[in-house]
Amino acid sequence: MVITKAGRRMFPPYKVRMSGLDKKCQYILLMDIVSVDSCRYKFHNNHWVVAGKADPEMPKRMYIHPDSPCSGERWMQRVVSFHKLKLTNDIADKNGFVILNSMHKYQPRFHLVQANDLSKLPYKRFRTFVFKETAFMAVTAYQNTKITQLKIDHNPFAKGFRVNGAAKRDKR
Amino acid sequence: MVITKAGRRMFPPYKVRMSGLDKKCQYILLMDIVSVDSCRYKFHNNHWVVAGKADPEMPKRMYIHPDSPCSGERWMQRVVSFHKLKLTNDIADKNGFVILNSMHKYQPRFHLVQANDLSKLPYKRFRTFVFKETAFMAVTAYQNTKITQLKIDHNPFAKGFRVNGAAKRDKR
DNA sequence: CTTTTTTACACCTAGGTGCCAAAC
DNA sequence: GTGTTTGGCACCTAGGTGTAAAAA
Repeated sequence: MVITKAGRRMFPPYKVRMSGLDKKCQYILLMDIVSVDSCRYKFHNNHWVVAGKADPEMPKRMYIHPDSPCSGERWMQRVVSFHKLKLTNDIADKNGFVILNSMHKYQPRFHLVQANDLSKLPYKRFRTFVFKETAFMAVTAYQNTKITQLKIDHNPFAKGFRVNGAAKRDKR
Repeated sequence: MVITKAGRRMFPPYKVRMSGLDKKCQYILLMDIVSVDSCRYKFHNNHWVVAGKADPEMPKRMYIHPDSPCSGERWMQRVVSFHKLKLTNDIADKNGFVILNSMHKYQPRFHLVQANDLSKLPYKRFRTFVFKETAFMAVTAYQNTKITQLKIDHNPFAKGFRVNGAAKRDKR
């Protein structure tokens, strides 16, 4: 994923579908992004290879899904998307974006908490879900051209860079 | 204000600045819009004149400010705007917009409630504020050309209709 | 030197305006 | 006829893309 000072979204967005919630209870959904290992990487010969020890980490910020809190019934009615979460490499960020180190490997984590309001969060039990396939490398500029092309082909905001059939495919 | 099936915002937006809240308490801000009288109007000879009894009313919908709930400290830090509230004349509206009758006179009301979450709203005391100067006529098309010009001159989304100095004035 | 980051930019999506002709 | 409402539209604001050159 690209990280910038101004903040960038993740693409494709992280989405969850939930079942088994108590319809009448209120839930808060959260996401944080943690390091996968303590390595710094570089992209060499078309592969990511370890390039030393990890840079110092910022304290991790929790992203609260903006629809929180909401009833179990409503959460289960639809696919919930975390597309508004933004990533930055600005360690002095004042926007509440998630701060990451470039050239490091990260794992998003999804948290489900039963709570009526945010003030009660600290006392509640977190149910945490990790999907390994959502791990990614943070970069300030794309290293792998295949990744670039995937984004261009599928992110509607990058449609201006399409040259072939991909535009037509997404249009329908 | 213009009302459409698809929903229109109010312009200029309704804004409030608050003081005297308990910094540590949570508050929910709401707005509803009630009839000023039981008359239907028409615009005749450049004036609004009564043109019969009011049309039947829909049950009034409460608009909850999207930042709710939020601490008194945060509410007082900034001017709070209700610009996202939308008006419609569609009595079958499914978007939760405020439903009004065209050619009727309305009064927005601002409500302040101390509550940690929405589920507790029904049991709480509402502090209601009415500013008479915010009353307005609902229309599907502007009747008074002076109102049209005021909107064009000051609403940034209508900049395309400006022909004179108003554009320059707003630009700075 | 090399590698990584920053910045301005053209090009999009998404959605808020009043206008105007047509419909009711 | 008249008065009011609807729907498509051009023109905006606001903001999400990768690019390419410059900066670090």
